[in-house]
Amino acid sequence: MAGSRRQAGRPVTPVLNRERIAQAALELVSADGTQKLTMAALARHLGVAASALYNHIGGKADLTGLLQDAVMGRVDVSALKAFREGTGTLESALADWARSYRDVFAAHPSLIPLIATLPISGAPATRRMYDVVAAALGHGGVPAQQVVPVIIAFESFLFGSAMDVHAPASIFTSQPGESDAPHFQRFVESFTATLAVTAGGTGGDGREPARDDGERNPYADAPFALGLEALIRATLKLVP
Amino acid sequence: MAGSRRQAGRPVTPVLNRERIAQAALELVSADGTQKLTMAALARHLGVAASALYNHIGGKADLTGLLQDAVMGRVDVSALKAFREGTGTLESALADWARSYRDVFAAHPSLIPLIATLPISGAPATRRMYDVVAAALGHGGVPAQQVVPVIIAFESFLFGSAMDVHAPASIFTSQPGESDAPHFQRFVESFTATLAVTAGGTGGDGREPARDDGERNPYADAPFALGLEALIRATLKLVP
DNA sequence: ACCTGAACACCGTTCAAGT
DNA sequence: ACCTGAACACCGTTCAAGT
Repeated sequence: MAGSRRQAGRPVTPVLNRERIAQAALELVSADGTQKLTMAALARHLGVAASALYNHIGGKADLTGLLQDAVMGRVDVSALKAFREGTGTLESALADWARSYRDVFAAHPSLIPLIATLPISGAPATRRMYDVVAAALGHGGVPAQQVVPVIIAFESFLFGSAMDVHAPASIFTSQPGESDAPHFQRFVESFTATLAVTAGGTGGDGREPARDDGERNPYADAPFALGLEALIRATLKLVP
Repeated sequence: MAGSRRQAGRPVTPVLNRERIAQAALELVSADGTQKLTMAALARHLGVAASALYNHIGGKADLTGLLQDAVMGRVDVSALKAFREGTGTLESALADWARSYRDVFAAHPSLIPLIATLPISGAPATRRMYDVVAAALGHGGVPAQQVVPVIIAFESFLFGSAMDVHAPASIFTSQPGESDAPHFQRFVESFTATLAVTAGGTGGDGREPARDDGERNPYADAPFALGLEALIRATLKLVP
């Protein structure tokens, strides 16, 4: 019948594997955030006892590694590959890759603090991504000793920027009277005013309520564009 | 006697306050890392029952906010203040501030993932710091609407860079034969070779063992300098 | 080999009782 | 007001027992 429970003992055909576990973990974390990603909840989502997970993964640290790789694998490196094969410019290829990188993490914001605690490129899909980036930079004429520093500088910025996409907008919502940062407050108003005009957003009066966790932070796009252009320009300057 | 336990009931003079709690939490996290920062361990460090903490702080989220502020308050903004009062250049003031920011977080690496989950400037000391930065940028001639984007771009980069300082060096230690990222591996060798020459470090053979958590990552400095210069240059370009 | 279910040592938080 | 100590609903992980 429908509610039947699986009997104890080895099932005739395996119920779990690392891929199914990673997929379920990603669904869970996307829906409910990092805090709800517990071994018990994950097991329930898979219709299984929590202890069964340990037949396939080493523990929770192993699980986060799986997640890191699953997400990094979605970053679009096709423009960088194309550039290495002679199509397009390094400038636009870097821009495409960087935007994809940030978008991927922006789509899974709750994963960021989780991944932040991990080695930056411990997992295979992550290493593969960096290999493509490195090859493109080398092909573009960036001196060999500078390739890795460039990548790490981008990484730092992209990671921080991805965090920003879902940072609460409360920074922009303090009341003028109670502000302990008057200069900052004034510039925030100048900034949100431009957004209201150019994007037609809700940032006009600077008093919108705190956003849902699933919402995007409109204030993150301009800083991202600014920093990205700065890094790309500096990278191109390294080419002799 | 020495091992005497405090009797139940209100003590004649209070044992705890928010400052003492924050200080103890910082000590704990610096010594043992974020994972060991539990309410029980913190209480033990303070010689108190765990439940006593709740008379002074709202919960663990409140505690992390306290920590964020304690750390942010150590960032040196004196160069920015001086610039606003007519001494020095915006360029060098930004560089000094950025280096201090990164150094402060590099000194408390285990705090980074913890703070990464918090609103970027929820706490008063953090807001005060941003106010000084904003005032200096405005004084330096950065257009009003661009001040906040510049700050956020710096923030993203600095935060990511601080993470990098204590990232495990395992990224640089894979064996040539088993590498699944040959291009990247080659550029890593070019990079570490320059470090071995210029810094006389231990990066010569690219096979040093994983570092202690307390050690600094020598590979983080060049990327930081590169990204910082890129951002400063882009900021100065905004000045009409 | 791969699952269940009980058990273990934790965790953050609440609350009555004490002074 | 500010502490203790017991209690609660969790957590990740281990392991014998089942097939």
